[in-house]
Amino acid sequence: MAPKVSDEYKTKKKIELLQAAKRVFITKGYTRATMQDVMNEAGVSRGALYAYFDNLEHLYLELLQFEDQQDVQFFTPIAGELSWQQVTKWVSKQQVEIEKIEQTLSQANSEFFLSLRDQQKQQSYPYITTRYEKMVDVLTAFFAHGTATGEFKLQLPPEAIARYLISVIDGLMLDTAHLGAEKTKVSEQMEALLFSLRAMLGPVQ
Amino acid sequence: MAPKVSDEYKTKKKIELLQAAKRVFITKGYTRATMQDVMNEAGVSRGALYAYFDNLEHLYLELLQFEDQQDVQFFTPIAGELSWQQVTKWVSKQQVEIEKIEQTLSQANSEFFLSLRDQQKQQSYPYITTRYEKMVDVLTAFFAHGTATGEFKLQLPPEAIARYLISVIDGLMLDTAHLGAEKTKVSEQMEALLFSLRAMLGPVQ
DNA sequence: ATTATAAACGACATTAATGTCGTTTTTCAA
DNA sequence: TTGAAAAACGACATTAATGTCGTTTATAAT
Repeated sequence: MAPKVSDEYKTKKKIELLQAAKRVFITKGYTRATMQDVMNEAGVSRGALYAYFDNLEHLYLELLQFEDQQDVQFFTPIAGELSWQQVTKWVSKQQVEIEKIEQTLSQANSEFFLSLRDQQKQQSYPYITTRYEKMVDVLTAFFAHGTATGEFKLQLPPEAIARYLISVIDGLMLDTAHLGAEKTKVSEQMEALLFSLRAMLGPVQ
Repeated sequence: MAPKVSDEYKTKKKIELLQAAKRVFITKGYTRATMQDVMNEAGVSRGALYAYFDNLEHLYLELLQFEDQQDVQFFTPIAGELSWQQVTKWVSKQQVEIEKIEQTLSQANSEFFLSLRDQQKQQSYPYITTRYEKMVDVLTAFFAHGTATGEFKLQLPPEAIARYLISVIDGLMLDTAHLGAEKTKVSEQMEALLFSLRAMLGPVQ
């Protein structure tokens, strides 16, 4: 079914495996998923899977990076849209994401991050840190931009707001993963988040 | 070393095992810890440990409940202290807790909760849900009380603020577990949290 | 002292996953 | 069309943890 093959073929195959893995991680989370599960889901042999990925940890890391890559929908200022509106929209998007948490990788992500508790591992995967800092930077820049255009009157340093925003979303994600979206009252909390952001950003309307 | 023994003895022993388990969970987290680890740490045989706990999940649940029990330091209005001051104090306490996350069970807690992803398990451990709801109730009551005494002018429903507060703390905990307290700038974020709370609670000073 | 009880012990069978490696199969290039 | 390269296969040895259970040992009551 496949030897001495183009790079293109290998890329295709890899993506195929990553997608199977994604399905596995969505249904089982990170901790309970195994290489065996991925083999079964992808309908591929042990040897084949190991030819592409050394172990589950590496596999997950690649999946994470692959998925992030797809999410090019980053926080870039959009011409002709008010910054505050953009914030609102983003918050709604997060809400949707959280509400269908069972169909996303969010939970597996948290499990994966938590599993890297050793400093050793943290350092061997700089991407993890980078990922967070990139998000901070993007949000910071966005808030700074909004200030420059006179749309925001920040009450706190922009990076503080950025980090805080990330924490709130992550926390709501975590709690919702435990307890379900009804118990944590996601939409109510999103209101509270918007209220906070309004106070911090001081949107001039 | 111990047969036909008083209830008191058994309680002591159990607590001893729980404390050994606690040390294990603090250093290894929940997912990577094993019954074997606990046996080693407690210096006790397989049979002994299993006589007290069926499996790691039950063991953790008991530990969780035991620890919560110790935490009687709950959010009860203190006479002669301003409510807003009490909020401030509590936030500081959380900050300390988060900053020394490597010496606490916080991370293991998150791992444990995430591991209960099945609805089945969620239901068989009602304590998990209760625990969250209890915290919500306590905070809600506190905010309501502060309103009654005229110290707060709430801008949002008290339960919304309560849940939101919990999310922020949990999120910061999670991110700090991944990245360390320096990277997430815990103290800066605590400032941001206090800012938000001030806006939501409208403390009359 | 003696003895019934049950706490603690630790060997064992079981299960499940891992990573490796020799073999088979397929493809591409000559 | 043939053969070298390597993709895919799957059996296997290894490792590690689990929960059980027959045995040993300490305790407390008589």
